[in-house]
Amino acid sequence: MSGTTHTYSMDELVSLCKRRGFIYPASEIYGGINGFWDYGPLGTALKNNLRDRWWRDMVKRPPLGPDGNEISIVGLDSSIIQNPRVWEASGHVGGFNDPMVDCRETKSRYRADHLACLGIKGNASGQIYAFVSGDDESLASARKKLEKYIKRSLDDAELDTCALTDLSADELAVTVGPDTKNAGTLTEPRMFNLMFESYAGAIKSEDSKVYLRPETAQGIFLNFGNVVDTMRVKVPFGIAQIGKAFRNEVTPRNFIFRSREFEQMEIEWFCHEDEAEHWFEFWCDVRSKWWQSIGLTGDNILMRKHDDDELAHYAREGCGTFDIEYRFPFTHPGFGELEGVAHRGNYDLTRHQEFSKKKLSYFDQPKNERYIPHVIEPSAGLSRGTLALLCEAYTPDPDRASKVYMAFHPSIAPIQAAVFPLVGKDGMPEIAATLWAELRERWDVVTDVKQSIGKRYARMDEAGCPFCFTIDGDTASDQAVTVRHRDTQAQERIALDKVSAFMAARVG
RNA sequence: GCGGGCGUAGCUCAAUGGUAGAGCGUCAGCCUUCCAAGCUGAAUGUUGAGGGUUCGAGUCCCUUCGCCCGCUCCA
Repeated sequence: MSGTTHTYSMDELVSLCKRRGFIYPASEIYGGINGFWDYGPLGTALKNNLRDRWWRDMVKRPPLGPDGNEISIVGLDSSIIQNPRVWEASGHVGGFNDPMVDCRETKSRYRADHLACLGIKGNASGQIYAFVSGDDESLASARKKLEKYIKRSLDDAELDTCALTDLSADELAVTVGPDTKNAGTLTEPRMFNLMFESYAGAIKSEDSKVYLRPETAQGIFLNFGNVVDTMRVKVPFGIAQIGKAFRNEVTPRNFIFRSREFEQMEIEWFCHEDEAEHWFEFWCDVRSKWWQSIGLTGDNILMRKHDDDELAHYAREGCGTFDIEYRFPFTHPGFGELEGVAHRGNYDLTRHQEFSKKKLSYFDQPKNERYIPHVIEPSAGLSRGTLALLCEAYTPDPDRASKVYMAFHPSIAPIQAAVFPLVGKDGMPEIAATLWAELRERWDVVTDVKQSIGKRYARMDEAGCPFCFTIDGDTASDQAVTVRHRDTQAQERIALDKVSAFMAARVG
């Protein structure tokens, strides 16, 4: 499937995920719950392999920097629930606790209760002009547009104002936004509170309200000072974290692609402002190659820089944002985001310094300079990565018994090898048990003596197990086994005592 | 959030308003020397859930939950 267009529907993949224990709907026996999914045994193994690979390659054995030496990255595991003021500083509360109105044309967003409307008394059919209440300039602009529309000047007594939230849908359709000349560009007021709320403690009140984190990044910024003080790190360095995040998405959709509970793998790379661009390029390159190293190599993966008009609030200046995207069956022929590498400037640390009144600057001894570091953030979706691996692996093959196999890269396959006695007698199960015990010390290996060999191979195809080692009647005498390759169904014979070496060479 | 479609066994699907089934899978036994083989048998359903119409509802109506598609949205 690698490098080709997907030729299957998402339904088929979802069906296999259920059938073979990769992913189940959450709370299924109660009818499910929108936006939540459970990982079955094989899905958990796959996700854990992806997670562990990331942690190994980014934290335990980080990449080599431009100077040829390993860069410095430390791990962190911060709490899902933090002091609510964290989310005020980060900008997540504010835009999200109040009904908001978007302008489709200018992409501006306004608090609905901050907008008022200007019209002519007794004239319901004309256009209505929105302005920011309390802002004289905005009001003057609205009045000017209104006068231009009716082609005459107006007395104050003719004017009628009301709150935007009092408008009907029909009225909103003829309303001109504060920063535009065309009517009907404003959306209806909507709650954008994408954060899940809960209450810490027994008393359920405003004072005890807390939020589940909508991103893991803030936990890293909160601990920047602690890490600098305790870990003898020097800028540039990174802090990495893997964990769950929660967003109360309006429309969860596309299997686990947009769910309300998901996992992220994030690095916040702290560096001097002057070196930010250089490190941005470095991380774009490192992260692109990493996804390729786990099997996402073909036309289905895309690396691209964001257009300026789609940048997040924290990334409008600087190097911009680089996306690593995957062509999922449901986005085809388009792409969906797997990871974003963003230059966040020093927005977050600066904001937390302001809000917390705690110094979050860094003193650079060699430069003899105190500054708030800039941040390059490679933020990857673990759930989305798992989905991309599933999509990439799914390979229909009408010529084989299972009709489909999962072509996982051997290093991240949930089952990396199977050991089968050809039949359950003549000493074959005993040899299989010995080989299985040897291999499972290092790899994820299963063994199975039941039913026909074909049926067992077929099961392994759907589970995505790359290698099956079969003990037959000759093994006892020639000390050799048959290796059956998942992708080609080809077989070869290798020495029993070379199986571990075979696995080490291909799986790692 | 809006509009449309769908929901029957683990999966894929049947069943004029009239006794809920098949294939595959799963499991057990026998057999079996390289690709879901063969034989025998078994388990599994409040037909997503809850109401209503009817002598009788998987089927018709209402509500709700979930999934898919198209808009909208995705800081």
